[in-house]
Amino acid sequence: MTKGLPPTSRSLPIALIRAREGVMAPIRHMLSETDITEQQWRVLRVLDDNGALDTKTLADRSSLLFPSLTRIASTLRDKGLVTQTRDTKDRRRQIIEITALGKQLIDENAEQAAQIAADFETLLGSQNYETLLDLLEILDPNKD
Amino acid sequence: MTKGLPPTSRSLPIALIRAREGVMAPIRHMLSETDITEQQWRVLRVLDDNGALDTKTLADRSSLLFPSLTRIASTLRDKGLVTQTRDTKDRRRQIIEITALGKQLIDENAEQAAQIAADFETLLGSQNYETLLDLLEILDPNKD
DNA sequence: CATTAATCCTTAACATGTTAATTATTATCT
DNA sequence: AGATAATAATTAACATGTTAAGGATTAATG
Repeated sequence: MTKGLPPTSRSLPIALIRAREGVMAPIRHMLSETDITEQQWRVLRVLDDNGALDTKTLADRSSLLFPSLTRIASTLRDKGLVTQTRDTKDRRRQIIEITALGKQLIDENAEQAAQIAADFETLLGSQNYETLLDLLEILDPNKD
Repeated sequence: MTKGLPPTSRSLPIALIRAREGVMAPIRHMLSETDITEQQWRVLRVLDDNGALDTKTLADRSSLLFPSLTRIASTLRDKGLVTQTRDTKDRRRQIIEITALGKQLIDENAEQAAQIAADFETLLGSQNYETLLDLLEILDPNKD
């Protein structure tokens, strides 16, 4: 390795991508029964956890860039899963809130989603699972 | 949490996405000086490591889906960074090889890429760095 | 108060991710 | 050999990732 680069098999970016593939596969399988994508599911999850949020906070917690969130929010609105309202005090701002229909979609899949998460915890072992989340958090550029 | 779902902050998929953001930021910064994207860089890296590869193997080692690789390969060919040749025995198959120009691009950025990787190893500590790669590999669906 | 700067969001443009359908070529089966 | 199945790659269609530019609104400054 005269160039000093690690083999791609031990490259951190590639390892992260591959791990994400493995983790997302069963989630995508679950969502294939619904009419929403993985990112749309993520946005609904965040809204369900946190209640109504302004777009900036929502983008941050969903780990989505603004342009992506703009499109996703309008898609979810068209599907009746969220509402978009302007902040009356600052009309630049927008508040997004999950609807009853959106909550219903979460509820219908919550059990299976929790099972998938539990399966990965079992796969790694509880200790390793927590260790992994801790290490990943160190790499997170937006940790508070 | 009546639904049994973990808070998004401790969600494995989201943690993986955020970690990847953090890891890719300096790499994207490096590549902004060049004319290629992160995925194109990854393909060149794999080709530089392994020599000429058939498309299936290349897609697998680059962690790219076939349709993405088709587009990326033709882009790289247009830039003169790879060559595409048909397998003479099985004309369905295609062989892709990095060119001298492609190798040159790798060389010009190898030092900085190695430094970025080294910085992350320092950030985590060597022990944690190896642990993280090991845990991520467990989640990889395509490990041999 | 008018101008400028800053902020929030959207749009644009292009590359990639993802699934499904299609084409070209080779293998299989009768 | 001729019909059929299987394989390799491409194309299509739509959603998202990413960077840059634009529009609307508010804040800051003179």
